[in-house]
Amino acid sequence: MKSFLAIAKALSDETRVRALLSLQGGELCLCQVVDLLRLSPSTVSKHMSVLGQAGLVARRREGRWIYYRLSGATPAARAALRWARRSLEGEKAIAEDARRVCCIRGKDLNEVANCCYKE
Amino acid sequence: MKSFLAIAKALSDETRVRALLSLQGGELCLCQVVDLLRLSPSTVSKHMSVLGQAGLVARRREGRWIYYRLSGATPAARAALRWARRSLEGEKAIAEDARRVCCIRGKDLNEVANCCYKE
DNA sequence: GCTATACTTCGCCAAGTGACTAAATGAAAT
DNA sequence: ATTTCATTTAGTCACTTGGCGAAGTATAGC
Repeated sequence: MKSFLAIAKALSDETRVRALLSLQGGELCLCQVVDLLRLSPSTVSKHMSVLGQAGLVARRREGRWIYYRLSGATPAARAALRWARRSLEGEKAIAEDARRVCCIRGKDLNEVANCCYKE
Repeated sequence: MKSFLAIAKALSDETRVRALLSLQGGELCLCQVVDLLRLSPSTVSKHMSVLGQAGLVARRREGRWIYYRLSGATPAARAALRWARRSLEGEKAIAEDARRVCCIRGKDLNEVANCCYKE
């Protein structure tokens, strides 16, 4: 029950849902997610941690850079990911995010990070 | 997005998940759900309202009695119900609830209501 | 070792939420 | 119309949560 609730809670916040679905096109670095969501790095870090605890995303470190990707760590998490992606498929905000993620991916990572930490 | 979040939020509380899945064996009257959950009627009423708003349950009135049943009002709600039921299939608490619901169904409705409102 | 940088954790605040009691509402019985 | 009864709504309280800035941690470069 605890893991089910952790997944449901992870998916009950719009910011986190947007962060999660922004990974559909492939993994992103934290600073890229920060750029997308336009929130503080600490807030985004916390949200990604919640998604990770729920088994919805996985992360890897490359030096100072932390990358997150979609990941269904458990059957419940996999099913929840399917649910979310199908349910929000035509959602305008998600489509807009996807468009912006493409731009962000085209930017130099250092530039993105510089922007998000120095304001 | 709003309806997706409403469903996810509805499913992020253990009490509400138990209330929802208690309906798997067929509709229940509010007082029966109260008896199962051992919470105040007002609390249960509010929880059922949240589930209804999310499109996960439907209700009908029969005089003073209000009955709730599982209902997937939207594709997202139906998929979420499937997710919840599958994910929590072997869950001990849910199985225990199902056992108790059988007992509660065998009790006279007036007796159940009397019990839950007078004490 | 020191400095710079990306990220994480801590502490704070305001808003949100689950549980309760009391009051209000709707339906049934008299 | 009044009373009884099942449920709903309103208000309160303690706890939780999303967002922030500051401090802490981990990594890279010199």
